[in-house]
Parts: sequence; C-alpha cells; structure tokens
Amino acid sequence: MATISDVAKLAGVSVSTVSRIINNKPHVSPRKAALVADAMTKLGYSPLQAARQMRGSGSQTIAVTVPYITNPFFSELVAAIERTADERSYKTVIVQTFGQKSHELNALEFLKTNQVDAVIMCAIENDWDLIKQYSQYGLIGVCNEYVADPDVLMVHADQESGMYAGTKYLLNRGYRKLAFCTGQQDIRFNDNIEDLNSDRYRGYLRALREFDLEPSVEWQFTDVSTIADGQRVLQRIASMKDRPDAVIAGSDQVAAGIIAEAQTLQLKVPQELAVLGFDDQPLSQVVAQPLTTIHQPIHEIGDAIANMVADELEGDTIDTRQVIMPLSVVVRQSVA
Amino acid sequence: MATISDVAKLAGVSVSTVSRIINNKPHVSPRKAALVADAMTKLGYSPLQAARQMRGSGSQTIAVTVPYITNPFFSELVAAIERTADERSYKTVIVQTFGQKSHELNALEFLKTNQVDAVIMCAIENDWDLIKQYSQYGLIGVCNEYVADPDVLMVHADQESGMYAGTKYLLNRGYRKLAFCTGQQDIRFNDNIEDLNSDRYRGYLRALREFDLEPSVEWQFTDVSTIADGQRVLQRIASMKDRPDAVIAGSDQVAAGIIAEAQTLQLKVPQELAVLGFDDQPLSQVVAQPLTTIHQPIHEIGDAIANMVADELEGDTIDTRQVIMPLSVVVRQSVA
DNA sequence: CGCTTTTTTGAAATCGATACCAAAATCGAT
DNA sequence: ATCGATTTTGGTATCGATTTCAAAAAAGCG
Repeated sequence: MATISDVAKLAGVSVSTVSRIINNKPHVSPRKAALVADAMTKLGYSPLQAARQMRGSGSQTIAVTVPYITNPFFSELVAAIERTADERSYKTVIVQTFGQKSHELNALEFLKTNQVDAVIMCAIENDWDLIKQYSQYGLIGVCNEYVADPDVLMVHADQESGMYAGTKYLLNRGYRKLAFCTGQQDIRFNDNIEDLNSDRYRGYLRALREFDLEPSVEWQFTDVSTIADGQRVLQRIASMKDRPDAVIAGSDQVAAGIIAEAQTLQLKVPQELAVLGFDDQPLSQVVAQPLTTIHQPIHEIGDAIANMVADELEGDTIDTRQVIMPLSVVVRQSVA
Repeated sequence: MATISDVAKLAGVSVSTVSRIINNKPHVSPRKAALVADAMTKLGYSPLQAARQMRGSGSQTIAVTVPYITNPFFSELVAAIERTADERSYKTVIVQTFGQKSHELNALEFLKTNQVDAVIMCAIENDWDLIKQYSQYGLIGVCNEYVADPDVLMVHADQESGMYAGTKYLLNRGYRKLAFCTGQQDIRFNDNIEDLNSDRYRGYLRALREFDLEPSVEWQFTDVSTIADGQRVLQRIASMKDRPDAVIAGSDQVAAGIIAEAQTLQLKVPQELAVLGFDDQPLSQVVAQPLTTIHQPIHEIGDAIANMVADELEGDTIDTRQVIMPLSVVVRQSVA
C-alpha cells in the first residue's frame, strides 16, 4: 500500500508538501501540486485514516446508535440521518445496541479512539453520567430520547402530547376501556403522574383522568414491539371476559399484529375492538384495516439532529440546542 | 486521554510490559500484571485503536454494506450477520450504499485503512475487478449476490430455482397471464435465456416455456421495490384492458402495496388477481390477504457468511467457500 | 541591483501502540 | 558459590500521517 512518502518520492517533493496538498492548505505552487496529484492517482494513494487519527485530525464520520435496525422506525430514522449527513459530506456508520450497555459503549469507544467525530444516540442504555464522560472525546447528540442536560444537542418528538392527543381522540369517539401497549420493559405504572418514567404513559394517564377514568392493570402490556408480539396481545385480549374496547398499540408493527390476529380470530376491527397505531409507517396503509395512528415526523427528526451535529462539528454557533417536534393523529379506519 | 505510557508510569513498569499485558502475551510476572491491571482501571485506559491499526493489528470489526437499510430484507440480513459476528466477538458497522458506487467504495476504504478487518457486501455496485483489488487489504465476503470468482467467500440463495418454483406453482394452479415485477433497473428482458442478467427472470422464463408461454412486455415492471411502488403497479394493471391474472411481486413489500391498492379499488385478490410475494417477511402475514410467497432463509444466509468470514479471519481452513441456499414457496391466501 | 518581505519548501519531532533485541533477574544443577 | 539456561523486563525503532520551524526561493521596492 502506497504511503505519503511513496507519493513524495515519485513526485520529487517532500512529504510536507504532499501533506499540504492532501489537506488543501495554502502555500503550494501549482506546478508541484500537479506533480503530486499525478503521483497520487498513479499510485492509487489514499491516506491511512489511522495515521491521521493519531494526529487528532477528524474522521469525517458519524456513528449512529439504534436499538434494533430491524425496527422500521429506526431504519427510517437512520436513513434520514444518513441522507443529511451525506449531503454535508460526512460518512455514517450504524451501530446496533440490542438494548445492551456494552454495545452502546462500543460506539462510544469509536469516539474515544477517534474513529468517528460524533455519535448520534437514538437509544440510550447506559446512565447519562457515564455517557457524558465520553463527550470530552467528541460530540454526542441525542435523538428520539430525552436527557436532562441543556448543553446536549437533542431532537425528539413530544411523546407525551402525542399520546395525550391519541388517547383523547379515542375518548372523544366514545371509547372508555382503553388497553395500553409499550415496548418498554422497565416502565413504572405509577399513580403519581410525576413519578412516571414513560412520557407516553404520562400523556395517556393525563387524558384518561380528564374523563375521570383510571387505567386497568390487566390491560397494560409491556415489552411488546414486534408483529408477533401484537398477535400475542390480541390472543390475550380475546381470552378475557372483560375486554377493552380499544387498544393503543405503541407502534404500527404491534397494531398490525393485533389486526392480523383479530382477523384470524374473527374479531371485528374497529367494531369490536378499535386499534390505535403509533409511528405512521408505510405498513399502516397495507393492513386489513388501514391504521388510525399517530404520525411521527421521522425524517424531520433525523434531518434536524444530523444538521445540528454537522453544524457543531464545523464550529458554527447553534441557537437552539434542543428541538421538540409535535405529533398528530392520522385518521384512517382502525378506529370507528 | 490516558496513554500506554501513563499506565506504565503509574504502574512503575515499562511500556513494553504494559503492551504484553494488554495483548496477553507470555513472560509477565503476576505481580506486575496486577500492578498494571490496577493502573489501567484507575486511569480508565483503553488502547487507541488508530495506533494499533498503524502497527497492522486487527480491528475486530466487520463492515456490512447494504443498498438501503430501510428495506426489511436487508435489515433482517444485517441483524443476522451482526448477531453471529457478535457471538464471535467481532464488532459490526453498517454502511448503506444507496445504490451508489462511491458509497460502496467508502466501505472498501475502511478496509484499506485498517478500520475494519473484513467487508461483507450484501449488494454490489462497482465492477468486481475493482472491488477485488481491495482484497489485498483485507477480507471481502459476498452475500446475497453472485460473482464469478471461486476464491471469494460467498453465500446466496438460489434465486433462479426459487422463481422457477414460484412461477411453476402459479402455472400449475391454472394461471397463464403472469405479470413480473423486479426491483432491478438495468434488467434485460432477452429472448435468449443465456443472455439474461437476472437469475429470477431466468427462472420465470424457464417455467413459462415449459408451458409454451412467452412473457408479455406490457406486464413487466422494473424498478419497483417499495409499498408505494406496488400501489402504482396495481393502478397500472387495473387500467389495462387485457389484465394479467396473476402478478409476481418481487418482494413482499411490493405485494403488500398491490394488495392494499386492490382493496381500495375493489379488485378481489386472489379471485381477480393472484399475488405472489417474495421474501416471506413478517409483513406477509398482516396484509388483508396473507401472502403466498417465496421464503428466503435470511437468518441462515446471514449466519453462514458471518461464520465463514470469522473463520477465515481466524485462519481456519474453509472447506466450501461458496454456499447456495434453497428457496421454497410458502402457501397462504394471496393465490387461489 | 541590493535589501526586506512574503511565499514555498523540506527536515525532523510527534502522536500511541507494537515488536525486536539486549540487559537484568531468576532458576537449576554442579 | 559458580556457571549456563531460562524467564522477565526495558529501551528504542517503527508504523504513516501532521505540524512546527527554519531555510530557500520568489517577489516587492527604493
């Protein structure tokens, strides 16, 4: 593999001159520049990233962490981030955490070892205090998550209001027995609205209480996030003597599973059970009953965080470091 | 950031000794080993990857290229690869090519610059001759694609036979007017079966000819790969005076779009139009008419290539360098 | 043309780890 | 205790780039 000195030798100049040209710095005569450019293409030379990193030069690369790339919400989010990063001429690598702290730390090690200039975290597994320590090595952005730190670049949607609006929509249409699904495993279903660790559940509860209702423990499903999970949820609902009349699925995936299973069990949606999705993915239009769901502006979120991170990397001053996007309900046919 | 000499100083030993411990080489006394281990944790030391890479040590990282991560087929494939790579204690980074040669070269540059030990290519944009040159810098595996090179590690499914079986299935059920969709843009619909650049189309044509049929130009759709594309395909089919009686969708995504649009246009599936999917994704079970489709063993493919690449990296001898997985049709309800 | 100022150029130090080689310490056997 | 063999340890060159600093060349000016 060709090195910078090979190029220098072939072009008949010093390595310093070659380096200047690579990093298009001033003070090079056009004649030598041409000589070097020639030698570079002739040798198929490309600078060894490792060597540059050792000198602390940037890598022009951003890492993005997601829990599972198979979740369409995250693959869309990553696609949006990467598209914008690409426009700003940053490379992107995706790291899955699988919900594991160690994998998340892998991505942060990339930062520490100069392999990437920034990490955009679309999921947070470790304690923020631990994560924040890595920001001495590079930039950390947060996307689709919330941390109580006014310095950090952060973009997320207003989950609380979104779920409030969705729940309110169901209540206004006359539904009173609302089941609630979430992908979270460590959610606390607390009576005290201040002590909840889920924005969505908080919004749900707030809406419910406006109608003087309290949630039913039996109708709360945790750790559901896939189509198969949705099918299982419906099976459990179908087997209840006291069934909910509507279910808030937590994602379009889960909603799709619920509706598919309802179809096989001959349970009519929305007549016998209304289903409210979340995300507004393409999938929501192809199920048997197109989903009434809560739209998340995935592309806007991805674009925003990518641009903010790129701005910061380039030293631009950033006016607002944290942006919150609104959510809204999209009416289709899974709710009567 | 702590360096190896910081550790050496704190532990009161030389950098060589520290290096030996990091790479657990022989010839270190337990006493010093303990001292160094202590110092390392105390400083929160982790070796700078860039520095190691410069000495040619491996990165224990594999890059995976895919065209679009938003395509569920590829996100599942990547997930399978990463799961296996993880078991073998390799880190994984995902690089999207967006069908662009330059992005693919980015991933190969990672190889050249020692940032990754291997690249698994799940899509191929550049000429193989060009790609192959990078194999002097590291290992290149091919997945879900075919290249005529017996040396390269390669795992893919038998698309020709799969499509042959699917087409045969439709023909045996009495369908004769078969539309064909593909995501490819540069496909050649040639009469000469030898000169085709699509394995799937070759299988389709072979089956058709066994029934003395020839494909209709009007019923061939290229560059369709998303749900929205499928919806568009059905609109065009619905507007034809001479309609096909079955459509081979090319992917479950497209099939789902076709079925959804058929539902809104009141066109009965499978009575008026049969739809054959491809991939057998979870999605295929949640559409209005669950998809009869061709199952791709995504996880087996991903596991296989990841294991082969890991084997090769670890210097194990590999008996079969190329494996071809069989495809089979899964019968559900979108074909009568 | 001589002198200062500016632009171009190259030599050498540096980043953090690895690896070779020689020096020091330990061990074994007489 | 002595000598040779073996194990443990440390000094230093090295990887390929960037960067500083000083020297060389070119340009500007009276």
